[in-house]
Amino acid sequence: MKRPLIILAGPTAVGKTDLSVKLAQKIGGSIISADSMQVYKYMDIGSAKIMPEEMQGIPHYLIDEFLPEEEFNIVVFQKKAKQYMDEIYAAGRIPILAGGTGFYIQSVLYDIDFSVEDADTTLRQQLEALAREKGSLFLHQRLEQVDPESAKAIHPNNVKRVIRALEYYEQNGEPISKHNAEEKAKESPYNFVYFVLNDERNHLYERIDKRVDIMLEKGLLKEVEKLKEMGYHKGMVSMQGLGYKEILAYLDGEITLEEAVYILKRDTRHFAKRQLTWFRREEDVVWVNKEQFAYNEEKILDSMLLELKEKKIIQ
RNA sequence: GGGUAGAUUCCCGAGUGGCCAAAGGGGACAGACUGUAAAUCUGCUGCAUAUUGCUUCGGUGGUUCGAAUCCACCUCUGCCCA
Repeated sequence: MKRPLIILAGPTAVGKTDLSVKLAQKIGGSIISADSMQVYKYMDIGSAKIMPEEMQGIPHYLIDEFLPEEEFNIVVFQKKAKQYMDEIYAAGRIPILAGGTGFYIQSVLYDIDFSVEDADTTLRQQLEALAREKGSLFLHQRLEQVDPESAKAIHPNNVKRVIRALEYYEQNGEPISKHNAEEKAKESPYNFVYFVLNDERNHLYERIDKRVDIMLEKGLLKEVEKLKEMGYHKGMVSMQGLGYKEILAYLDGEITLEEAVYILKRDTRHFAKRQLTWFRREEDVVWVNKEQFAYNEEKILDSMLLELKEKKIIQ
């Protein structure tokens, strides 16, 4: 008997947080955040983090658990998420994986195997240096020799992925394309429903623009200033988050505030589009289009509950 | 009122007789993604009955085998002088 898992995903600013709490209340769920930025402490406004008073007593995991200088990535996420899921099952509750990071969700949903390697990054750094010196094409050609299949699939300009493929080959002695194919064939070990909350594109974009303005009003500038004072800089993964890298660029005098806001809004829209592309490709997704429910939250929840009953996740 | 610079495809902007449906950038749209994923990367963008045809470069008319590019007039905009 597969264990139940509810996923609530969707593009940024669509309204996942609010809905996830309401859903959790109705079904006795606990929420695990599938978000690569809300895990970090001190990054509240820019990551649109849920605040304790908004949680309504629903247990939340993977929020505020790491420091901005700590390494958080999909492997850490997956490990933690699985651990928390066990706790949630043990407590007789249903886990709700809520967030916008599709890759993270996939890692749990299909229990993708990342465990083979250690976390040694010296090779990666060497490859990065090599890319700088000899160019991206050079690395791609090297990949072509050890893993032609990956070389065909990865564009030479996509240095990060070329490096990862090379790194994987070096560390495991087999092409990553082989590994990927195996993982792709996996079936989910969970009895799941994968909701993707969505809205009309223009409406979503308006919400994004508005949300950025609200972040600014709430003191995003001050938040980033404080992070800067604490010694956090653009070289850190956490500071590459939307809202942080742009404001940091402004504080560092690289661009004007006006430019920073423009770029932030635009890039957030771009991000939302990329998220949507991801979810479209994902199989077994239940799309929840807000406009089809006339933006009525009760109706949205009812239709979700119906879906959960059909899947026998709730009674 | 006089002079002067300009008006280019959704936007900015290059193009000054044929190789121009028109560089480049932005935006929009689409896609990839299996240890940085709020990251990284790719494609596409006048219309169509689509290896060809049609309509575009402020407007009208003209020169020419041929015009976004040259000429005339007109309209609008910026700047300077009154």
